[in-house]
Amino acid sequence: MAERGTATVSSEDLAAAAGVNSAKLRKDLSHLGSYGTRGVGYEVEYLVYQISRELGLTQDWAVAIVGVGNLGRALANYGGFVSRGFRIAAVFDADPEVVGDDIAGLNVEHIDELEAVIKRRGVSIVVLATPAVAAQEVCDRVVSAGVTSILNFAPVVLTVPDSVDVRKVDLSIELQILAFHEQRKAGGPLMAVDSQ
Amino acid sequence: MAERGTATVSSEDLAAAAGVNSAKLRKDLSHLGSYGTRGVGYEVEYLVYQISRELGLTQDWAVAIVGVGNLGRALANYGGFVSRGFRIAAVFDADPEVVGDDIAGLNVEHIDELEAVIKRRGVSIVVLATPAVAAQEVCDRVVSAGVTSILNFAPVVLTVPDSVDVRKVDLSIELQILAFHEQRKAGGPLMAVDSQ
DNA sequence: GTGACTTTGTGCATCGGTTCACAAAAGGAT
DNA sequence: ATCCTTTTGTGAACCGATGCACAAAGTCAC
Repeated sequence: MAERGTATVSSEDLAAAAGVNSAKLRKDLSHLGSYGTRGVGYEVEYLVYQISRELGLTQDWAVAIVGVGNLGRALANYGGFVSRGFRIAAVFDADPEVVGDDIAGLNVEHIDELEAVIKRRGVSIVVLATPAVAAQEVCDRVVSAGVTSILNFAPVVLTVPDSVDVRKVDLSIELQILAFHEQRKAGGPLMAVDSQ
Repeated sequence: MAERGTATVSSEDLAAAAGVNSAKLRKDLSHLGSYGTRGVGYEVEYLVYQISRELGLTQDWAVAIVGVGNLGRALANYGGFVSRGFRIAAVFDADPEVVGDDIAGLNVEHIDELEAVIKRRGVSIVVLATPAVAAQEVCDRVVSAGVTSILNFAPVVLTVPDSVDVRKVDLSIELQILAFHEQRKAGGPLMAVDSQ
């Protein structure tokens, strides 16, 4: 709506667009403060700013990517990060063959530099796109370098101290969810949850 | 646990491992049937099979990937799909430069073949890894070819008939969630939700 | 300025999911 | 065979989130 230049929007319209109840939407927004005008609605620009601020998107975050396989390259080139305040500050790999390569305008650095570069550039979030076997070791190292937020694409469950946040992205889970619904469609209503 | 050869497990242990309440875990499992033995617990192998079956993971799903950029390549090479019963049946791209290339043992086919190949190979799930501008058009075409489950990695909201399931994966959302918590950590307890 | 209209913000009822707590069931010991 | 221990499966209480409904607050037309 902001892109289309809409000036104001009612909770009713916003809720319809989001597929939720308008009362819930108003109550949720009210937690951020009273940014609406009765009789008018919410000013789109202002609301976008307030939500962005609350979500921490107005800050600039230095992110490092470890692992320059296809996924690492895809992430480094993904425009969505930059537009949301994430700055790729470093890219690492263990393979001497790719160290020194240029990925999305960044020089791939050797994993040996991990701790030093993280500290020097103030990296606060690390994205793990390494093979599964390397993930835990890299994880331990970034944690000891002081990083407390990790986004893990490797198919392993990482062990970290309680103070560290790990989010695991499993690309196959979404497929599994689709397959589950697909199975239901095909099976029809007889294939119920409690069927044997 | 199955990999470690554990024979049986109690709801208490499973719940602890999953980080949920044991009563909830038992109630959830009870929806699948009564697969536990009182005084003993659940047989790990059998439980894994029953859950897999219920989730549709025992079936073989033919998946097509459209868009052979870095992300498409990463997905095509991702081992997690195959191990969960997903078979990459086709890979498409619009660029004549990459058509004919070999990706994960598959020949990249031209997008013109989309409908024919989908029907011929019984593809039931399509993964969109195209640029944003191409996504809706490709989406329309796979829908008209009869596909009703789409996994969308392109940063656009797709418009589809109600009968079609679309799941959108936004790689930056997970980063945003981490950044949100990171912001909270840094700000300390004074930076509460209702602060100005 | 007044009145009609629109839309927010929120008290209150409702509802669904979570947890407690315990009877029922299974296994092992004597 | 009986008792004791363990653990499931589930009725019932509980609790937080959702939705309803309306007073309060603002806009707009005249």
